[in-house]
Amino acid sequence: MRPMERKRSDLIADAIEGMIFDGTFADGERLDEVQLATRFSVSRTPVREALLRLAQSGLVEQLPRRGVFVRQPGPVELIEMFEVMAELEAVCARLAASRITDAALKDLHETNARCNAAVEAQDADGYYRENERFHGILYRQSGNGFLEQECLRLHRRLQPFRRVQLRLRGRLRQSMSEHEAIVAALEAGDGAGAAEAIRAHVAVQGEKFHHLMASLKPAAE
Amino acid sequence: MRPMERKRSDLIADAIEGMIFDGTFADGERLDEVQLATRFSVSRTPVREALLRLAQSGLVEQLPRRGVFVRQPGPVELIEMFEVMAELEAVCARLAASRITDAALKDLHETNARCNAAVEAQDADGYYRENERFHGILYRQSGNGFLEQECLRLHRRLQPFRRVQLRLRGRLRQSMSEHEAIVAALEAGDGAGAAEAIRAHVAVQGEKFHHLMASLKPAAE
DNA sequence: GTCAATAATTTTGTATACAAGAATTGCGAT
DNA sequence: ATCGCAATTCTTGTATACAAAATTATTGAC
Repeated sequence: MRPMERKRSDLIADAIEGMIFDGTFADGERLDEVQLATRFSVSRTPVREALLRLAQSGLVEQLPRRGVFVRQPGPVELIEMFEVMAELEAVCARLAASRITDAALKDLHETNARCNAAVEAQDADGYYRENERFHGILYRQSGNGFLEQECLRLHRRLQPFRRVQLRLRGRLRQSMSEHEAIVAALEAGDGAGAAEAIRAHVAVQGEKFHHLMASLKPAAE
Repeated sequence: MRPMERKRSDLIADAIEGMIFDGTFADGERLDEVQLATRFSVSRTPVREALLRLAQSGLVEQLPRRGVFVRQPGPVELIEMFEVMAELEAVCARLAASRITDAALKDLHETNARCNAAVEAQDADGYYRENERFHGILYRQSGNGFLEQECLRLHRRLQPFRRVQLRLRGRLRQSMSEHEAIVAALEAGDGAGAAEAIRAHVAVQGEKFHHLMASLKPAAE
């Protein structure tokens, strides 16, 4: 479908993105073009294009004639993004309730089963993979390709913050039962119910809120 | 808030964007870098950055080593985008119902009045301006800055196709009454009602669908 | 005459060079 | 010694130069 990883600047963009996620570059830090260029053994040109892409996706901020700075979302923006994610997924669920195929329902069930097995086996990577798949199926089954893309975009953006959420004691098991509630509502064709179930599943509330805030403390030096 | 129009490449991006919207560049047409560079009396560099920005926002497609091509949304994608817009605005309305300020409600009323006046005066530009304002207030009153930005993004993207919608006989008057229904629901704190009202307002359905399709015919050579 | 292979040309992607604006440092004055 | 101003240095933004790849054109064979 998409023209696969194109040019060097795309690889660099992904690399820098990863470095921002894993904390190599702290919030507010200036990303020096020449420094990055030498680090990647390229000229400034592809680095600039990479930074431009990251600026577009909101990961860095470009001040005119000043440089680009890592822009980690603050607590407020993060809450806002999770709220939008919850609402977008709720829309997916509501639409999917009337559009979903039997094959997709079966797929959801199977994915949930594998996800459950991963939880029991303490297989964190497995859990992430199957969880991603679960949400991906939901986006797809909204029957709206544009919505699907938008959801994937925001999902990707929130990924580094989602990891934190799952550190919570017993959160995985609760998350699984929420998944099952969602599938049940979808199976019953209950759009409103599915929407509400996934909203509750994604929303940052209660204990999740405090943990999210705690995970941001180090950034607030 | 944001550092205002920064570099030449941004101006060029906006210019090309406008040219795509107003039909200077047809769907599928290749955008030649050197041609654009000479047209804007700059080098290829800022043109390339501009095209990169447009590619990120989905207005053009970049094939690797092949060039960038104008990518107008087809009928299906357009319907999908309008559906997402309707859902996003519905979310705004639902959230705004419990978060909106009295001042904003007053503002909505006044904006609607000016909008109505523009309709009576056959003032198309005035109508557009006040309509934009109406929706902008709604986005803002969702109380979610991130959601607001996302709505503005999609709204901008759909703008050229919205013009068509309003050509419909009596559509302006109907649109106004829909605005009033939305405000009434917000005033009553009826989130679900406001959401439903704006969904119906934005959604492409009935006659609107046919007109939208008709407006795309010329593109399908 | 048509098709294929190869050469020429065009065009994208990257590197380098240059110009203009911002930050910093050094100097002078109070 | 501190504050203000100016000159230098550094960085970004733009232009140009070069390299690799893709398209097109040309030539040759069947």
